[in-house]
Amino acid sequence: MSFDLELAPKHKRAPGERCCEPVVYPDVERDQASRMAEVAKALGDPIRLQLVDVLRKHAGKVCVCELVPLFDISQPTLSHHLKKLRAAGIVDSERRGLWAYYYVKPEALKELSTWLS
Amino acid sequence: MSFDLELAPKHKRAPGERCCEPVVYPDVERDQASRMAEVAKALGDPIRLQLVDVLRKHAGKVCVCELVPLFDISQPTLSHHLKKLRAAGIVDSERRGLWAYYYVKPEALKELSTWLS
DNA sequence: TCTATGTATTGACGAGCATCAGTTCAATTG
DNA sequence: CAATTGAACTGATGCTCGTCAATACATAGA
Repeated sequence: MSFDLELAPKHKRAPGERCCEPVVYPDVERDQASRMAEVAKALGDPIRLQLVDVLRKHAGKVCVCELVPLFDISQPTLSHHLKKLRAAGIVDSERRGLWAYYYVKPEALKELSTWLS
Repeated sequence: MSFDLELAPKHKRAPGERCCEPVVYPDVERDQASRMAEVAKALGDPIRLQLVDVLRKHAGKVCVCELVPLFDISQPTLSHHLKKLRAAGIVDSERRGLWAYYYVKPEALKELSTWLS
């Protein structure tokens, strides 16, 4: 397949000359990139991504013990994944007695989503 | 802060009864989740995320040697990151003589972007 | 062909990750 | 209080990651 890719011609630099000077810079600042990368990293596991998918659509309806049988992992492992998602600021939880209800925080995915589109 | 979170009440199960049956399932299928997680994982590093940001906006304008000074990493490390992005199907490259031009593949981020929004 | 230069690969190292078995903690129920 | 149950924590293991120094490869220019 072919793309509309104009290649800027380069020429070999003269001996001793500095290597190509950067001509462009990222529009995304370092700390913004770090924030978005942190979210992306947390979503970079199939189980966590599906967890977010479930929690986004069924917030408040599922407790952890209902999530466990959806995946072929142990309960401590699931708990570990939920902890990672919470550390990335994607989900939060509310406890009611013995049960813990997780939900996706509003705005949590917004920055990354906006940048992606 | 408070959310509009309706909690489905749970009750302790009778002794010997099966633990909570799952009531919901992910809408995202396993292989779709794997594909998106792979893309998200590749974006889960600040340098790679900024690389994608630059390449998306300046495709064909930059060679690898111009990307190196943008980040505090060595040239082999940058090459390694570009390889990861290519393995995830996010970027591809074209070679012209000594220089390699990378670009973000169209549609590469679409699935994840759509799911996120 | 020989040298210089842009890019990719290799090998190695420390750090972090996903996972589980075992355990702990908290809260409900009898 | 004692037993039970949902959820989180601990420690350990094998794997992957990000990084660099060193090297290899490919091409341009003399």
